[in-house]
Amino acid sequence: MLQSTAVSDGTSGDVIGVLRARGLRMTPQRRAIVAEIMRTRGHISPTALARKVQGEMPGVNASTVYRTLSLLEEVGVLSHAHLEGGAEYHRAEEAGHVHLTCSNCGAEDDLSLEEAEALSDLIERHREFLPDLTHFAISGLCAECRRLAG
Amino acid sequence: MLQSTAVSDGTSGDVIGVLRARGLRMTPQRRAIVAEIMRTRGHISPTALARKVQGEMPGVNASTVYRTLSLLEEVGVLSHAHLEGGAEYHRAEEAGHVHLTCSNCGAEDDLSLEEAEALSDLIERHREFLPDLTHFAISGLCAECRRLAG
DNA sequence: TTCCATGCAAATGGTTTGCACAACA
DNA sequence: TGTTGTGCAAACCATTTGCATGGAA
Repeated sequence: MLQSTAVSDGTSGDVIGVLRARGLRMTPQRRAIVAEIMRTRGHISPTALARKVQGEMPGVNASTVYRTLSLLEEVGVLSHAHLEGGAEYHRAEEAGHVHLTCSNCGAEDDLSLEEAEALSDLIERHREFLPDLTHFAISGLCAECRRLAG
Repeated sequence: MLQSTAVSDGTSGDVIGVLRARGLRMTPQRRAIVAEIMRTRGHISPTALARKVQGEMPGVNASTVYRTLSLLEEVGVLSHAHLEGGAEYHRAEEAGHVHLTCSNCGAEDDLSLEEAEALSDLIERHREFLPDLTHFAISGLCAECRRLAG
C-alpha cells in the first residue's frame, strides 16, 4: 500500500493536481471518473460508478473505472469500506464516520468520528487493538425497524 | 428469513435432529457437511468448506455445499459474518463474539459478548440503533503490528 | 411412491488481466 | 517520441439456477 501525502479539499481540481504531482496523466476518462466521484456524497460501488460515468461519457470501460479507483485509493484520494452489498468507495476526507446499516430496511446512518472515538477507546483498552471502525459497516436494526419488530 | 426455534448444543446429532424435525432429509452429503462444520472452530468460507468436504467425500458438489449452508442458516444452526475475505459461516452458538481482524498481518482475535455489550450500548444510546456487532468484522491493527508500525 | 436433494452444466455478476492500440506530456 | 492509459476480450472466481436423475422416508 502506498502511503499518501496527498491533501485535497475535495474538488476535482485538487485531485488532478495530486495526480499531476505524481507524474500521472489526466485523460478525459479520468476526469470524468474523478468528477463523478467528487460529486458523490457518501459511498458508491464500482459498478454504480461505472454506470454513471458511462451515462455521460459512453465507451468508458469498466476496467478503466476499476483501475482508476485503485489508483485514487493508492494516492490517498479515496478509500473503500465494506457494506452489505460489497465494497464501496468514498472520498478519503469523508472517511471519518462509521456506517450503520439496517439489516431489515437497508436504511443507512453514520456515527460521527467523535462518537466512534469512544468505541475505539473501548476496544483499544481491552485488546491493545487499534480499530478502524470505518472499514466495515455495522449492521443492526434502525430505530424504526426496532419499533415495528417490537 | 425463517425464524428459528432450533436448539443445538453443537453436535452433528443435534443438527440432524433439527433437520428431521423440519421434515428435511438426511443425506450422506448433508451428514458430511454438517460433520465438517460442527468440527470447525470459528468460521469457514463456503469454498474452504467445500474443499474439505470433498476431501473426505469426493463428488460432493459445491452447489450442494452452498444450498446446505443456506439451509442450516435458515434453520438457525449457522450464521455468517463478513470478514475481509468475504462471507464466512460459523455455528450459531459461536455467534456471540465480534471478529477483530488485523489489516496488516491478518491476525484474528475476538471480543467477548460482554465486551461487545458496552460497545452496543454506546451505539444504541446515540442513535436508537440496535447493532449486531457480530455481522461485520472490525478491522484494525493488532497490538504487535501497532508496535512494529511505531 | 413421492417429494426432496444432488449433480451437472450453464448462467451470472463482479473484478482482473494480457495485449495491441491510442494519446498524454 | 516514449510511456502511460484505454478498450476489448477473455479469464477468473464465487455463487446461483434449471433441469433431469437419484434416493430418503
